[in-house]
Amino acid sequence: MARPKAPLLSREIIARAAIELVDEGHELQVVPLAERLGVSTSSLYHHVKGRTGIVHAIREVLSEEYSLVPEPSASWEETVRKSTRTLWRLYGDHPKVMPLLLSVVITEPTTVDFYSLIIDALDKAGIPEDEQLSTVEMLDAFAFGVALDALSPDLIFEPGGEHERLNRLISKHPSGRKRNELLFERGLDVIVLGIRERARLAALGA
Amino acid sequence: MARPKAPLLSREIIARAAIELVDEGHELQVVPLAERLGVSTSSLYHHVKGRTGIVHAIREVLSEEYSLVPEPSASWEETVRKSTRTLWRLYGDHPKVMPLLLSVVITEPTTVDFYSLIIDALDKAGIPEDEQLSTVEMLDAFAFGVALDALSPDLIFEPGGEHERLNRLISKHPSGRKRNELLFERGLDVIVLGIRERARLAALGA
DNA sequence: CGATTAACCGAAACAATTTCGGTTTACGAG
DNA sequence: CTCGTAAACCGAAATTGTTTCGGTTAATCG
Repeated sequence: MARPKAPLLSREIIARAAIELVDEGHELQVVPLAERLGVSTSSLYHHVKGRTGIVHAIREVLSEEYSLVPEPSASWEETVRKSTRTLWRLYGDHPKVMPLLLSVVITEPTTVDFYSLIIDALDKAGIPEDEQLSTVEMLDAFAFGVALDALSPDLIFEPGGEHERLNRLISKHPSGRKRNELLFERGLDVIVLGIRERARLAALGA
Repeated sequence: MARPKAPLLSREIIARAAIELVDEGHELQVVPLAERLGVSTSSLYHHVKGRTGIVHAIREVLSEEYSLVPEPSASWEETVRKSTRTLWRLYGDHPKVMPLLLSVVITEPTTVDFYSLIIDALDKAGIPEDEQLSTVEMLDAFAFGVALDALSPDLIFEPGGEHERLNRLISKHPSGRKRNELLFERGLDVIVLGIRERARLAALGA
């Protein structure tokens, strides 16, 4: 086959197919990816720099897809909630690709934008300056951790064993995507409460 | 070479060498691992089921290494802090192996013990029953996220650009292991405050 | 309209993991 | 004590996965 009328491939096309592949639970492998795209393996190498290059392309596509418009009129709490939720989505809509992303180094301008936005909100909330950055990082870590939770299988319900209370709770607990959402919302509630409380204590002069 | 007097290998020996290898920044590859152990590649296959098996062995070893003794006399806050810190250590002492662990399915009894312990503490704190499990999962997600933060490079300081306040903060912010510890401690403070506040609101009849 | 480059393919090279057959030795049953 | 069996290892070959290379055609640009 020769050069086609319209190109069959591009970084983005490759990345999207790769995300699809991984979301479906397969490994990220070059041969199956090429098959799915209906091209020969070696063709991919014209657009991305090997397997690693595919991962980079994935990151590019995902970063593009999630961005946040600052709303100056919003309360600090709204901003914190909204931006943390966006982070969680960014990480969590494709949990299976996250382990891949961990293997490439990041220099996302998006991340810096996010941080800046949240910092301003925390300042408005009354968090002392020297605690603001750590607090943002915490929100990030929380969102990331919650997203990864989606990869863990549900806890095993072991009737009659020890840990009666735990087992009872597990049996009434939702699972799957529902569990992950609940986890995020509850956690965010606690964290927002914590931030408000921290600000209150700081105002009292601690 | 024939069967040696004392075995040269075992699951644990292999796992520890693998952890060493990865901690040093190398990939987890079978040939270098065998070299480091002074055996031939194929010998590993007598003890572990391929590369994946090595990862399982790693998880076994790490799970063993971190366990928590319940102290009934401790306050709920002490228990929450201590157990979350242990989780963080479990995840974070070897951050480079975490991406590997993400690729294998987990059924850790240790995890269940942990959860049970924290659940009891949250109950003592006054957290409503139907929120306890999510709260524990949040602590877990937080610890996990913080541990993974150790893998991220430090944010880039971009002088003169936008985000003045953020840049100023970053320039005064510690980096490396110090940053990670600070992040954990600050985050834990906020979360504990949040839990206490949530309990207070619940007691008021929410 | 001719030279150059882009987009693709097939096949071969390379790299990593896994399997297999063979050798010796430890170990347990009788 | 000794014989049969299985454990622990090795080297080499097979398998699986990634990357490179040379060749073909078509689009594009001067």
